[in-house]
Amino acid sequence: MYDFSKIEKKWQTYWKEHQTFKTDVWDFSKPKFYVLDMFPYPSGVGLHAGHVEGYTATDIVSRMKRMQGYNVLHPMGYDSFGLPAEQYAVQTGNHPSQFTEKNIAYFSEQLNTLGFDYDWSKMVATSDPKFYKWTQWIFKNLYQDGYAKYVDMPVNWCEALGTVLSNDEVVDGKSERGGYPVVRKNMKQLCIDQPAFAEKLLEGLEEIDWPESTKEMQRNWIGKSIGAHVTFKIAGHEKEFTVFTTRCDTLFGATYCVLAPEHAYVDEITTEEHKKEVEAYKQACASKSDLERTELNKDKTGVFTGAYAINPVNEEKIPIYISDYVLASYGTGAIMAVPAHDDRDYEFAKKFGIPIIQVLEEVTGTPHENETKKESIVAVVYNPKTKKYLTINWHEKGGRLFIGGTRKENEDALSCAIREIQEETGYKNVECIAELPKIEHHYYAYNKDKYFGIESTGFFFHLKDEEQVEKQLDEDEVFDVEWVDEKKVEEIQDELHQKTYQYAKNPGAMTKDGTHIHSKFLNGMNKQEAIDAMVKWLEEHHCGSRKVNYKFREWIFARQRYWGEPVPIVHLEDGTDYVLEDAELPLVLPELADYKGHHGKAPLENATEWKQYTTKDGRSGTRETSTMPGSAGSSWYYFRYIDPENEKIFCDPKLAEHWLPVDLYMGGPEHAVGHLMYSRIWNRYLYDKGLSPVKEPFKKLVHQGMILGENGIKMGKRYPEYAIDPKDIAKEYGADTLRLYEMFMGPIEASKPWSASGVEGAKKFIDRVFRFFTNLENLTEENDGTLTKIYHQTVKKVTEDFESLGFNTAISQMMIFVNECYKVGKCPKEYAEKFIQMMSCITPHIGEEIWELYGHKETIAYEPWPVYDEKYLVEDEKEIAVQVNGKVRATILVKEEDTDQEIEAKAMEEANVKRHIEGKQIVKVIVIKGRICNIVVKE
RNA sequence: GCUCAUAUGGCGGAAUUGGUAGACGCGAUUGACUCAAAAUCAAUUUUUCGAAAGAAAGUUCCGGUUCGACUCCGGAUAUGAGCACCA
Repeated sequence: MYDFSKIEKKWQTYWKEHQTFKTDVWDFSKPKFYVLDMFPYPSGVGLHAGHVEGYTATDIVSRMKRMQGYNVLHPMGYDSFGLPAEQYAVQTGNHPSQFTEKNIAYFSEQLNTLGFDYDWSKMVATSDPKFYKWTQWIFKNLYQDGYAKYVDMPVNWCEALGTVLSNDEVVDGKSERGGYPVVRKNMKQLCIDQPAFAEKLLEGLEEIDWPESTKEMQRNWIGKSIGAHVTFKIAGHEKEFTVFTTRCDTLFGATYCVLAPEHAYVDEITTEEHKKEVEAYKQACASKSDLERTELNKDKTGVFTGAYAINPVNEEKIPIYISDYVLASYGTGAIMAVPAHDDRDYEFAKKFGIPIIQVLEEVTGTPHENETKKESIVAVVYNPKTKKYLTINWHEKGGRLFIGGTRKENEDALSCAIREIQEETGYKNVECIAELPKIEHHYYAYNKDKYFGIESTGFFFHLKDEEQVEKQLDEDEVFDVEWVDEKKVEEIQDELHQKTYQYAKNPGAMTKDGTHIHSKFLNGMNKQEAIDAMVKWLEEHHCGSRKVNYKFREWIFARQRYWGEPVPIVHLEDGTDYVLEDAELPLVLPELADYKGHHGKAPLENATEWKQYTTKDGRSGTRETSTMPGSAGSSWYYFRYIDPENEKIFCDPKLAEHWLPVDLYMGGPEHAVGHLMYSRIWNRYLYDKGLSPVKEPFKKLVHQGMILGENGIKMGKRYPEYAIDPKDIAKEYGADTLRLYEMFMGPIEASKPWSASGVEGAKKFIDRVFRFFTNLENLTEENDGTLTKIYHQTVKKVTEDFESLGFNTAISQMMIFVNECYKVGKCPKEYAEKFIQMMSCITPHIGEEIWELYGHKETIAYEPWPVYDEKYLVEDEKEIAVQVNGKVRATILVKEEDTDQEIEAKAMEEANVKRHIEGKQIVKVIVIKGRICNIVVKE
């Protein structure tokens, strides 16, 4: 046992007094390494177990890199704007900075008790005017370059509160607080133009070492889709409207159009007799929250406007509806609907009785050049009473099939199907439930020795009654009529019949690829050919073009809050906007008597004097009273750590050039699209402007997983009784134990449950290390070589695992080394010192303590990192497995220089191997050098 | 619904390019030390059969590729995360 509280305090004081971890950013003589943690919001609760995990991981890497001779920058700071401080201010009337400063001090104190190697001289806090001056400065540039602007956007507007609400502040179309009605309304919002960066952000993802899942999430969020714009004329109107579609190839199947209820043309095109209905529907939609509009999407709603659009490819008049399944905010807020090939349109068309025209049919079988064309049917007949399907069994002559047949001249498909059912099975009373999508089918008929290419129409029938008439069969039609259950139906081999059955079971749109039909110049083409051909046609006829669309929308960049960066914009009386000059920054938050925003208005509206502004040339106006969102400061803070005191620029370009990008960025996966997207946008903007040296700010990103309660349940507000407070653990077991335990729990990215006995185990290991390595009698001056191999293995494994953040396996290797030391009973001092050095990355306090005990006067933090020598790792004799038919039967020792034949011979010697090959024929023997010997035998 | 990730002993988790599944830790069992307990040290610990040698099964389930599959391929199930009428 050792007195961790004394030791830990001692070394924390030492590091502070000696400024051990202060980084000279201007020292370019060594290679740089920039390790960054996502900075925390300084909450009054302090650190949680998840913080400790991420921070320890980066701490270990930064310590190793420092020992490897890098100039390491490992800073820490605070994302200190936020709601708790504001609430405190509202309640107490005190300025939120008091509260914030107190929490920062508390948080920093906690971080220090865990022994992290932060360079506190680089600390930043986003709520510090010295910092937010530059947040405002970058924003100002975004604004002047047109990337930040006021945009008309639909928002949740609450008249009673006089404010805009976010989606989660709206419940059932009413405001969460007060229950006042909320409507969707277009309003001017301060936004950052994210879509302008979409393409660059997508490209940037290719070059960075991030978790694939996070990149994928960002791609989905950006939501690029390649399609086309198609312009429709409106019958009897001058106006045209444009739709966005990814499937312009299906234009011949467009049987109606839909505008979003908020679409600008709705009022204009609605005919007199539909006005009332349309107005009512618009009202209903406006009062629905986004959530309701999407969550209740099972049932499509909408109303007809009375107007018709003209399909440009065939001049057909098709009705224009409005429906909330079309979003005003995506594409053009209008669509062409192709019910045959889109699930949503299909649903809508079914409900409103709109025609469904199939223009693409699935292809089965392989086409042949000399095939005979014909039209045919497949009828799936189901008896709801017995739950069985009607099939005919040709036995060995063709297996089981549904009813099929060829259409006669001038016979429509449905009549043909009914006739065939009667002729082949005798059943005469069937009810057609659905006509199924047509299928193009190619096959070879043995009995006729001919290739056929058919267009088959499927039908789904219910049997009404059992009444039968006499069958009318040709001579060669020899089969049994059988009613079978679902299981037997799935045994049907024929592709056409099986496909038809699938359509019958899952009615809906055909969204797969296929061959175009009923589409004039597209007929016979597949999906991609047809899209290309259609775009060409649209462009030639000036009614459409290729177009890329993004889900990515404007980033609303204003909040009705006090505790955020003031926006450096003034709204002048003449209606124009004025941006503050650089010299006027920072625009500091005024002290207020009352920090509450009344009637939902921004709290800064209370600053009557501060609000007033007069330009040098005497124009007066009022300041923007919204503040920036929380993610503003965090979008660029990693620049400021490099050069935190600079008063001329946000970061000296020479320093940025040297230190960026961040080499390792660690933080929770919850920021996968928020913060990590915003930071990339701001950096990309700065890069394009020549103010950032890199296209992407974070070269390598790792997410630490969540630490769950002992029962595997998420810690937090819902189950506070399971929460683990790192403070308590550090107090009871010491910071070194806490750090070691969290690193040993499992892979850093995985979510893993806390285990109290696991902490005990970590403590036990530290005690074991301490006991052995502080007993100087265990250390020998000379090295007899017993531990040489295991030592070099350990150095290799630990170095590689630290590099790849595999801390659990690195620790496991260190445990193996210590176990070995105990077994041997002594350890050469040179190995002991290097081992302690590796340990010191994880457990820095006992690392320094033992280092000092060994007679060193300086910190261990800058000692050169141990190196391993491959020559001690190669084994002259190695145990490999001998398998017989893939099952291990023995192990043998082989030498490096043994030939395959020698190994094989040695393997055959083994008694257990002999037993298993006895009396059997050896087919072959596989020898893989240094790995395995497999003998394949057969009876 | 869509996208992504994950699935290995009683538990947390190991396992290069496919090559002895279960490293390391926890827990459990046994032994040593002790008057005793704790701590410590040593040993055993995937399951089943067996005194042992050994055998059989085994990485969520089903199927495939291979001399050989936790690893690769196809399909299913479960859990977690994100998105959610994106035309």
